[in-house]
Amino acid sequence: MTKDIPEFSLQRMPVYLNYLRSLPDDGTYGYISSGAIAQGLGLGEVLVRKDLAYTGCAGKPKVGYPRAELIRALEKFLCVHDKKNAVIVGVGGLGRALLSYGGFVNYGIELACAFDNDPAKIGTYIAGKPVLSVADLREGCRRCGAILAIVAVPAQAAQTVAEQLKDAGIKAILNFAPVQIAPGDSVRVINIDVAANLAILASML
Amino acid sequence: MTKDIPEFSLQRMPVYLNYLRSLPDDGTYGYISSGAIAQGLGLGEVLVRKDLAYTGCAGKPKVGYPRAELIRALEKFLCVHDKKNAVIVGVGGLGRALLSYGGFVNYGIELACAFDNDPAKIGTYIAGKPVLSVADLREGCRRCGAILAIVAVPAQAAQTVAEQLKDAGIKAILNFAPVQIAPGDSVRVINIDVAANLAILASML
DNA sequence: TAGATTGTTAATCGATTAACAATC
DNA sequence: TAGATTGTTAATCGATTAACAATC
Repeated sequence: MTKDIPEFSLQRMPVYLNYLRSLPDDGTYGYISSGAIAQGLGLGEVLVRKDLAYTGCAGKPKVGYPRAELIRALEKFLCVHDKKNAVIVGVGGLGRALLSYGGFVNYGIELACAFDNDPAKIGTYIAGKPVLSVADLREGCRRCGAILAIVAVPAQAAQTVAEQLKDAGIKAILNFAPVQIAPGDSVRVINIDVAANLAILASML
Repeated sequence: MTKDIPEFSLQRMPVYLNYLRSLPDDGTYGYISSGAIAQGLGLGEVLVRKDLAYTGCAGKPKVGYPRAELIRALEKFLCVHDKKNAVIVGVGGLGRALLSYGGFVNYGIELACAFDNDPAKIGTYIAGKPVLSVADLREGCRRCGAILAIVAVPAQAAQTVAEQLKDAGIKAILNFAPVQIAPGDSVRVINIDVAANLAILASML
């Protein structure tokens, strides 16, 4: 599956998919050229063609890429039609917001349940998703067959949670805690530190 | 100020700062070596030394870098002591969560106020911050002297909001809407698409 | 001194861009 | 056909790593 594509190309795949899906469906964009995509996204057009080549969808000289087919190819590439379950640990403000966010379904991902260690939250439902005790993390992940997890706990709890998620069979973690977590080589991690990103922007000015 | 540092080195600066601040303050880490930092963060040690060189803080052969001094140098580099105001547009779940999040202060950033176009929200306070009408965006940004903004509105509203922020004098935007926004060259943008990041993780498996 | 660690210069690696042939 | 666009190969660019001299 999805192999030996450069890291950075992979990261752009959802961007292409999003962009193509957002175009008006009135026939204007039956075909779209790499140049048009590049302009819409602020990328180089050769880069776009190279990236799209990884999807296996061939463009036609003179007209460009068949949009519907390209969308399907990107969806296939990103395995959007394989339903994947994710769990979220930490039901603070951010955890709550993500539970209510509808965007995951665009990639075939469903947030199946949440975990917290606040007795006042355990047993409740948020956006229709049950909040379970962190003590039941292993069992909860197993039951819904989750392979993805979002960590939205305070920094000091993140490392422990990451290890528990690993034990629970989670294969990839999106970490919002502002610490590097190291659950080991068998688990992929992407860190998103919102405050740090704002600080980076500030110091670029 | 902050000049000609490689993009990727800049992105790691907050990571170093975070890490150094998180170490126990019991004297164990009066000095810390690049090797130790590299290990703690999963980076190469030469890379760490190169990055830290941009802060101007010199390490001592045989002992490493003076931690307190290094923290100060990183803080200076990131202008943490220059107070910077930010605004947030869109008070949905994510906007709310970010308003309540205390992490920005670590980088000298304060979320001064929020904007929304829901009359039920306008005039209320969240985490002590006033929610204003998007119609007052220009005036609100001016009054608090904000140069940073967070966009947490639905995708279809993001481009318009970005342009309004530009008109209001905002210089950098952290965009959570899953669209590329293009307010023009005078405004820096970092995009964070949470669902896309989870999709990327999923397809790496 | 000997050893550990820094800081720098050169080499490597990967990603982007440029040039251009192929194609409809 | 002529022209626009794709797809590929070579060149460039930037970031990381390796090698090693300098230093305390």
